[in-house]
Amino acid sequence: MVTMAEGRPPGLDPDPYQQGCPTRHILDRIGDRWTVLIVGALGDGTLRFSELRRRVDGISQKMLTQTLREMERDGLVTRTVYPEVPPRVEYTLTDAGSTLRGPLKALEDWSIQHLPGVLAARERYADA
Amino acid sequence: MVTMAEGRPPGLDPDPYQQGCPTRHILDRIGDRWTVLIVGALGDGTLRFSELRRRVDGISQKMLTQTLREMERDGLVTRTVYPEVPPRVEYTLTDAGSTLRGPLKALEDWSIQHLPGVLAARERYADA
DNA sequence: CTGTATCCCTGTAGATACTG
DNA sequence: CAGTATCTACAGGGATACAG
Repeated sequence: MVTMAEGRPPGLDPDPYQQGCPTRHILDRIGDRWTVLIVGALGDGTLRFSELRRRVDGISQKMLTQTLREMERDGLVTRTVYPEVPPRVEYTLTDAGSTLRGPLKALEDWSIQHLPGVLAARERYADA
Repeated sequence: MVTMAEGRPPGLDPDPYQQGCPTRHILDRIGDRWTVLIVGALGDGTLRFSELRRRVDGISQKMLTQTLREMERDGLVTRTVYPEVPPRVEYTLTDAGSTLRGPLKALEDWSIQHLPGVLAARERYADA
């Protein structure tokens, strides 16, 4: 037997608790700050690049493009280019991408609802 | 009227879509790769440092310590030190931390269930 | 056992300038 | 309008060594 490959041997059940499991990368991507906001901004609708940029306040052009490309690559959004001048590009969540809306909205809601509690916890921690 | 402060003016409703809103930082933290796995590993139980380290395969001592500290600071976990020799330190989710279990488990499950679909999407993207 | 402290390298993200 | 291309700065995170 030759040298064992790094990480998880292939063919086993995916398990993000195991190093090298590809689900870890996916977890990284869907938990990403910009991905969470883009999924929430798109919702069940369609937005063009510039609209997304306005809704996700503070995102740079680079990060918006980059995140959308990765989401497209992973099958989370569809990208539709209208060959007009000036160009118009629209983004929509795929069916797979839509299944993320609930879970990610839950995170968003959590951060809003627990903001006071977290801030209070930090004060206590700082005092102690 | 003087120069406007950066980001969100205080006193408004928290909105992670607005730059500078503190909920963005919280969203970053709870979506963090290690936080997701630590919350899942703790579940409704208690684990000591070394046990956590084994369950979250591949996490470095530094990142485990650092992530646990931030979670403690934000009121997500309690840290209990038993003054024995050798020392024993146990971690448990707080009530607030427990409310994250559902949402984060949903992300974990999503990554497992959609792994084949994501990989397939990447192949299609590479071919095109 | 459970940390802390340090070095250092890589990736990430912002700013800026330019193009179809 | 919707990108691409570069440059740069900073933080994340691994490895290692040491301590209570």
